[in-house]
Amino acid sequence: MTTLLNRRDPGQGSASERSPLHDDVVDQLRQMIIRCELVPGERFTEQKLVEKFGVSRTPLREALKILASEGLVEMRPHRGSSVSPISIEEISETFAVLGTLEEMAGPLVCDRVSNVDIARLERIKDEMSSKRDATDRNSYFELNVAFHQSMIALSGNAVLSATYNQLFGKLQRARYLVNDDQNRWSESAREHSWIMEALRQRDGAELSKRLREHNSRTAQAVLDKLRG
Amino acid sequence: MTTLLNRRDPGQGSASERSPLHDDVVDQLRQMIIRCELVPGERFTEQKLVEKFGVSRTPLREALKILASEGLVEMRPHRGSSVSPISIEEISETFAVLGTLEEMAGPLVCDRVSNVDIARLERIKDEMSSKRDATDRNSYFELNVAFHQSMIALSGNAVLSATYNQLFGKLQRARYLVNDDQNRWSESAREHSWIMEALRQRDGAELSKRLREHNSRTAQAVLDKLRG
DNA sequence: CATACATAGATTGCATTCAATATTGACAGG
DNA sequence: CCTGTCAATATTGAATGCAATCTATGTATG
Repeated sequence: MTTLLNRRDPGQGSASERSPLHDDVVDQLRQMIIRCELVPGERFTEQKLVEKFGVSRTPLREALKILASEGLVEMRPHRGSSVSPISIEEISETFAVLGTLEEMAGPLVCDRVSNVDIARLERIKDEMSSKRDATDRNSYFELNVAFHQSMIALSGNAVLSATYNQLFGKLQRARYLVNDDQNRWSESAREHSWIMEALRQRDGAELSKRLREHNSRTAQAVLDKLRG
Repeated sequence: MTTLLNRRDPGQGSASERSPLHDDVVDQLRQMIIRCELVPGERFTEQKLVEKFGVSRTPLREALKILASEGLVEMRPHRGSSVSPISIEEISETFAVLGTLEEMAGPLVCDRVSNVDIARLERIKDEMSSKRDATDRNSYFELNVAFHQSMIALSGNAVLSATYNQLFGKLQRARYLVNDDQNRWSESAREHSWIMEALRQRDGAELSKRLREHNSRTAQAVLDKLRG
C-alpha cells in the first residue's frame, strides 16, 4: 500500500465537503493507537509517519497536536512524539469520572427520552448481542461506543455529552486489551439489558444506579486484566 | 508595540527550557479571548494575527488548533477562524457538569487534604478578599481560578482535575463579563469561607453540598447577567 | 430591477526549505 | 576502564512558497 489514506472524494456530491487532510490522519492514527497497532510508549519520528501516510509534515504535525490534546500521544519539545503509555492509575481515575457523569445523566435522560430513542438503543443493544461470536471485535466495539454515547447524548446536555465522549475515548485502548473475556462479555450484555429496563420505565434514580454498577464492574474487569 | 510576545529567554538559566513559539501565542490569545478583547464571534484572518504576534503562519495555526480543541475558537475549513460565540445554553450546561464534578471531589478532597493544603487555600481565599476594591479584576480572577482548581486538585484524581480545569476555562469569558457585580462579589466571598469551614472539618458530604451551592449561585448570577 | 453567473482578489491548506535543538558516537583525560 | 566533552548526524521547530478554495464585485440576462 502506498498510502494508508482512503479519502472520500466528494466528486459531484454536495461539493466543498472535502475534509482537511489532517482529519484523515487523525482518524487513522487514532484507530491504530486504540487498537494497539502502535504500542503504548512507542516513539515515532515524523519521517516514518510521513512515509506511511503519504502526506507532508505540516498536516501530520497538526494531526499529532490534536491527538496530543486528546491524550493519546505525548509531545515533548524537540524530542518528538510517542504513543501515550497506558497508566493503570489514569484508567482507574477515568472510570471514576465517567461513572459520575453517567450518574448525572440518568435522570436527565429519563426526563427526555422518547420511545423512538429507546427503540434505537434497543437495536444497538441487540446487534451487540448478535456479535457475540464475532471473530472481529471491532464492530462490537463500535456498537458499545454507540450504545453508551447515545445514551448520554439523550441527556440533552451537550457539554456533558462531549466531556463524556472524550473520556470514553481515552479508555478505548484499555478496553481493547480486555474484551476477549467471554465471562465478562455475557455479564456485560446482561447489564445492558438491565439498563434498558430502567430506561423504559423512565426511572432516573434506578438508571443512574445501574449505569454506575455497570461502570464499576467494567472498570474492575479492565483493571484486573491490566494488573494480571 | 511591534510584537505582543514577551518570551522568557533562558539565556544562562537552566538551558533548553525554551518553550515552543506556539505556546506563547496560545497563552496570549487565550487571555485576550477570556478578557473579551477579542469579541465573541469575531473572525480573524491569519494575516492579521501574524502581524500582531510577529510569528509566521505555521506556529500561529498550531496555536489556533489548540484553542479550537479547548473550544475557545472555531475553525471551519477554508473559511478561517473565529472567536467562539458565547452560548447561554452552553454556559448553563457547563456549570451543571462542573457542579457534578465538584460534588464528586468533596469526599475525596476531605480524605486526603493536609493542614498545609488547607493553609494554602486559606491564603488564596484571604488574598482574594483583600482584592475587594481592586481596580484591576485580573488578579482577583487568577486567584479565583487558583482557589477552585487547587481545591479539586486535592482530590488526587488527576483526570477529574484536568477535566474540571478544562471546563472551568470555558466559563472564564462569561465570568469576566459579570464580575463587576459587588453584591454577588461579597456573597461569593462568604461562600468561599463556608467551603473552607467544611474542608477544615473534613466533612466530605458537607463540602460537596457547599460546593454545589456555590456553583449553583454563581451560575445563577452569571446567567442572569447574560440574559439581562 | 432582481437574479444568476463569471471572473478577480483574498484567504486558507499543503509542501518544501531553512534554522535550531537534541542525540549519538568517538576521543581524550582521569 | 570509566567518564566527560566535543563534533557529526538526525530530528524537530519555524518560515516561506505554491496550489486549492472561498468571497466579493461586476456584468449579462430574464
